[in-house]
Amino acid sequence: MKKSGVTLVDVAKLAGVSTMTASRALSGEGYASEEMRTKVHAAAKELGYVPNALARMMKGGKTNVIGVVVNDLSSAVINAFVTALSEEVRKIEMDMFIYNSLGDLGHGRGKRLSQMLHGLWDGLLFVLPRMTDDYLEQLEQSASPIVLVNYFSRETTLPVVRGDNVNGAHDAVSHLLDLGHRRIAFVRGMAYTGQSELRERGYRLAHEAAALEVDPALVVGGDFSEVAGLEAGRALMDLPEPPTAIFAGNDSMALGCINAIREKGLEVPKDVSVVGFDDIPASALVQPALTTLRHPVEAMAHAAVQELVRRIQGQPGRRHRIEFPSEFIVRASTAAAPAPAPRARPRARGRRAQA
Amino acid sequence: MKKSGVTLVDVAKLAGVSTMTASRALSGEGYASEEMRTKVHAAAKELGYVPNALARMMKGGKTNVIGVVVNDLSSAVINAFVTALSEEVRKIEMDMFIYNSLGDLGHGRGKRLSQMLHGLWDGLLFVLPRMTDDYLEQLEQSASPIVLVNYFSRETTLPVVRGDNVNGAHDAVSHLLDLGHRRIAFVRGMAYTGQSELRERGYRLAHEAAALEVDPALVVGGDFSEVAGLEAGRALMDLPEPPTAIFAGNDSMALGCINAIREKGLEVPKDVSVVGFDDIPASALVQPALTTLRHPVEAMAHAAVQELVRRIQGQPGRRHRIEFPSEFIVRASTAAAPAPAPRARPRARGRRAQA
DNA sequence: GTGAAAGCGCTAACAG
DNA sequence: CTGTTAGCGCTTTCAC
Repeated sequence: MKKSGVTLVDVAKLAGVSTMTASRALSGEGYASEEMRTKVHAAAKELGYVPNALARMMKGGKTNVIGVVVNDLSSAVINAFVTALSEEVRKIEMDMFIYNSLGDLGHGRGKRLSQMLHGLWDGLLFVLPRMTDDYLEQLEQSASPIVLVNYFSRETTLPVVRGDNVNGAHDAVSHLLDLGHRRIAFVRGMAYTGQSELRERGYRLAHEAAALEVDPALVVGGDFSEVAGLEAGRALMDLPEPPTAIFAGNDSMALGCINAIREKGLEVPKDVSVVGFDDIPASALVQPALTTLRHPVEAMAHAAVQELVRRIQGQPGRRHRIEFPSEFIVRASTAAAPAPAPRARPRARGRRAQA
Repeated sequence: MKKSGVTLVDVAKLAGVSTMTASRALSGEGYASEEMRTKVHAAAKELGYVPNALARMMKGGKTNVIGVVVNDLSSAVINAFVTALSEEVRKIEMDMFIYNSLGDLGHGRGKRLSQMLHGLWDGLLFVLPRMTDDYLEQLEQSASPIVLVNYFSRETTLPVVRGDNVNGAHDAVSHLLDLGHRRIAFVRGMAYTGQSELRERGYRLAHEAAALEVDPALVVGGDFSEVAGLEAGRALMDLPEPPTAIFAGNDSMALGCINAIREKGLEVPKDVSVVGFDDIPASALVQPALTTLRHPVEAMAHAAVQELVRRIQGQPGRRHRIEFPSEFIVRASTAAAPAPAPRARPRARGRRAQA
């Protein structure tokens, strides 16, 4: 089943010229007399000719297409990166396809991905990828240009463009410490992207720098989702000595925490300060607006595309790992720590802080 | 510049067989002795051979790929559709690429899209597309299979799978009327997708069915964004006679309205009820959870893919237009209308003050 | 079972 | 300026 039936040969035949003339007339490259050009264009139009991109690509060896692989399009963060990448790619006049692997690379269908579609694109960008070790190894041995964006799981020889999570988290927690908070909770995300771990490291380093110990009860599990944040928040606020501030592994969980805090009849930031990570769109719109950290998405997208293009063109990569500092954005969800509770009954106060 | 350098010919040479044998051994199709098979596989592995999808596709005429075109990936609705489509496509063992046109089709780069990549996919799905008339016409004349998902702007000969907006809106507004609300506002979205208009029609029809008039002051503009909802909400609540219920053109604006209502020191749903449309993920999580309408996304994705596949296979389309009723989801943002204000004597009351 | 030839639709590269 | 030839990497014939 042909794509559209009509090929360049048909056009040429109708126009009464050679295929080559037709090709030249249509592509605009090379010499072609005005007469031929109009004749060919007329024929093409009449037949409804549409060039077959596949054939053109095959001939040239280059497709002028960059592929972007994600495994969860519903994530606001991934979305932001994909959109920024689209714009970068458009700037350099290339095309971009997004491929949603629907889950970890290396399992099921994703297993074959990098191979199956090989040849369709000049280079591949992986955004916040989750993959098996096997898969990574396969990628490392792949001949086609690849750049990983925000990959943290393990060391790799592939070029990586990533945001700095440790220092960002450090900044956020230091800010809370500066505001007088001493019981600062951390809500973990899922382990496998590696981001949660790095953010937790920053959280711990900030405590160390202030010569403070982290109460293990204040570090709780989560999975980066809003519901997980809600549950983690409830658990934290139910603690005998609840935290006065929560640093959530990401914004979604931070929003969940805010809801949990409200359920207890407490106010953000008066009673409890909350900080997120990622600066998803909702964070700026919510009440109170969320203090958070954001990766310089546009700059990172730019760097990733540049690096990829460099490799596509066979030039040596600029750098193996490009790291971007995250920007700390102070909004309305953080404030000075509340006056310390009258030692005797911290719980009582927490319960009915306001009617 | 070759994609990976090593081709089937190289593999065959190393294995000491013909390219054909190599092809058969690797693809698993056709006869090939065990011996050849292992030999070829060994050679392929040694060279790191990866088949060129482009060449394979070209030969077969079919690519086994479905393309999905969107113009704004950050939209939660589009996202939901794209994800559902991914899963549908995976079920039928095809691949799917997403192309983000970054704005209306028919302007700038988008202009060339349908042509440029022609041949790369067997069929094209347009999700919530916005396009110029020219572009639509071009699409209608295109030889390749196309299905539009949630396209409402104008009549078209292309197959369309879409959610029913009019009846959904009618249901929502009827519900509010049943709850005793008599001043129900509507917040419009952007005009160009056509959805806002249909939802407004449902809103008006519900009023007509109840023999009530719509106060023109209660129908305000918006653009489907949360900020627009906030502004519209403020404007509405500042009215001399503010509404007791707001039906927003979509969920994002509904969430904005809720914030606006809160700013005035009022409560949802006690003082004002709010209904959205689309059931974006945030709607279920927000406090109070939003009453809204949702398209049966999975069913629609299924229908769209089936219809497209049918056309790819050259079978006649099942139906030209497939419409799916939206589901009305009652959550916590709607309640009975507050007792009428002592002074205000709404004129709407005259007819048949609620059964 | 395996191989040789032909060709998918297009465009570099060279002739004319 | 225009036409002819060749070939991208693979697979579908059709012989052997």
